[in-house]
Amino acid sequence: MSDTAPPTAGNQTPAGDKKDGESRHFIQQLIDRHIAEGRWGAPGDRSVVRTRFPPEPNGFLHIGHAKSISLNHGLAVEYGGKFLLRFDDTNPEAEEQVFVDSIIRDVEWMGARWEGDVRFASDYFEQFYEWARDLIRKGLAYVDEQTPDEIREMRGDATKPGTNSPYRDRPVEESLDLFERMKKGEFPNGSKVLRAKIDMASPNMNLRDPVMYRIVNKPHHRTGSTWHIYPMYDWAHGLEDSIEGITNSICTLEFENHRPLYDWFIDAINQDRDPLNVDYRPIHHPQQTEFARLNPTYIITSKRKLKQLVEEGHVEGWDDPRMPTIAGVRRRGYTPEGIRNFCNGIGTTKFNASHDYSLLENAIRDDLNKRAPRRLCVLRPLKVTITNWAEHGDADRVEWMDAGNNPENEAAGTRQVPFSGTLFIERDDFMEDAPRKFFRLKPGGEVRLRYGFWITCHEVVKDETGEVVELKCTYDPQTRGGDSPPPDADGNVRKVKGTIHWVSAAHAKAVEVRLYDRLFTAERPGKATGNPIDDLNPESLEIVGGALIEPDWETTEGERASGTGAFGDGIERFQFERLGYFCVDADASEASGAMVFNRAVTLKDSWAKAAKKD
RNA sequence: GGGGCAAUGGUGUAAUUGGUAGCACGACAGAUUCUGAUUCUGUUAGUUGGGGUUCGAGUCCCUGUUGCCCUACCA
Repeated sequence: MSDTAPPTAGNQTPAGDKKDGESRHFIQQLIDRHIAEGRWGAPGDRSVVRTRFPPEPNGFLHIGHAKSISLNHGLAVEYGGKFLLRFDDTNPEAEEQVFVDSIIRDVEWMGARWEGDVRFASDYFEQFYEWARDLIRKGLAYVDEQTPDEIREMRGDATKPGTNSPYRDRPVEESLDLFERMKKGEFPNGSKVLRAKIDMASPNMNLRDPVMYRIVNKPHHRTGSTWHIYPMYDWAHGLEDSIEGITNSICTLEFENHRPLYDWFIDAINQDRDPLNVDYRPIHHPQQTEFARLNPTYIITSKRKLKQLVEEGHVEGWDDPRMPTIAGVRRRGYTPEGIRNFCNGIGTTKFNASHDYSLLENAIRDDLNKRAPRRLCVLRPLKVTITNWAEHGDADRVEWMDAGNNPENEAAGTRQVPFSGTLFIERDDFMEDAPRKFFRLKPGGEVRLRYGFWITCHEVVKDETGEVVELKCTYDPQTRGGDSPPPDADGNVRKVKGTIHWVSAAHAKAVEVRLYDRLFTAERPGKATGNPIDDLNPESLEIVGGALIEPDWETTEGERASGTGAFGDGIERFQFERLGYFCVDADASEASGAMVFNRAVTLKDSWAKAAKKD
């Protein structure tokens, strides 16, 4: 199985919060019980556990699917069982090969490794068909010739029981014949269906003679035009699970009402079957269990609405870094490990919870803090001239400063960044009329340049519009590397409150930085007006064209060897110090051809928070 | 109106199955810090209402309340 997943998946919580080790969520407890009872094999054999991720290839995977993948895959890993990837491709009207490809890529990226080949429900169509005929012969299914409207009408509603179809008790031979001709394509779409004969008065609407097959005269992306009938979800899903030997068929809460049907179909197939009869043995009966889907704030996961975002141009595509799709968060710079930690952290329950988006951001920060190499990058450059640079050596000299690659990982070592007489600092790090608690650069003030020298601002140069265009500063050669200068004659050590980032003007490279923020400003996009578009964040993307990064920013082999910057998906991610976490985007800047970096998430900023309060 | 499911600090989640309601995130306060980051310490705040059983109830019983799901030839 996977070598990227944690050894024990599931509801991992940081150590120390449990009385006796790890607590187990309700699905783990259920599986534990079944294993003890020997429901799936020899009592105590944990390796019998088999789970699956069963996407329909009709769209892109989103962050909600990550929860399902991580649950199913995690369970298989934990028990030493198997995890399968299977496409539930039973509807040729919605499904396409491109989605198959993108989903495979996304599941792989999430770190889930499946057993054997990718499976397809469509590979089992022949078997489904045989079992359907079996049900007809047992008098448990029939071909109905009512129109869709009539069927709906006859189904009744929650208060009124339905009424039986006039075709319900037609002879078995007649249904068998019609069913075969439906399969061959003799009838138009919608003219006939195969229905299970259950109970038109059931309080559970799913049991009111559910449709098993409908006629769809349309080629399927994998089976071509072999079939003119296609199985419905309820009929197909349990059979897919059964064929694959799935023990735990895990799905979301809205399928709770479908479980009786899931069980009914398998029981119906098994009716009259005998374990001793090699030609007519009962089929495997998996356990369906429902859990609450992931439900983060500030995002939407409705396929229809995501599609609308793309088609109306509110984002640039399915992999726009603001999209909650797996492709989107990948491009945003999120890590599969961070996403997995988030999924495990929120637990597995049947409670319809709401998950703070900031929890996901924290999980990403947490992962990236440990693993991302540090770099210096100035988003909005403000020129700083060191006026006394020539007084302490050659005016054109460059001093190479040691900079730490990752304070969280000593082994990541240091790199050298060039320091010279002309620098750029962040415009936001200078204020002419600074509030008292502003620790950065101000007129007459002194500040530390990270890994560099301490500088003091003596003069503010403005252009004709009054905008600050340059700062004239002096540096203290005794603060090389950022260290405090030696004590003065009275033994007092000079201190500086702030440390800011910078680049050397002659060395820095121009890059484009895309600052992404949440796509929506509302916790529940569309809640107020019904339309999420109304809650779009107008500032979800800010493109910074003239950013400057230190010259040798690429991740080095040395760093990778230490574990810092070693990302399994090959995406280069960094912490731009004091700014946030960024990743390299495949795009190059349209304007300049420069490298593009995407901001995954900012650093926590207690200064911004305090400033907002005032 | 019928059926199914659920409910523990602001949020999410535990509680050895009847025995001290704990953890994480957040918020707040402080310490450390060459990133206003990280790290560390402390504070904060909870069993959906009402009855009952019990020496003892988040847990069992009764009864309300609230939320989600269900009337596609989608999944």
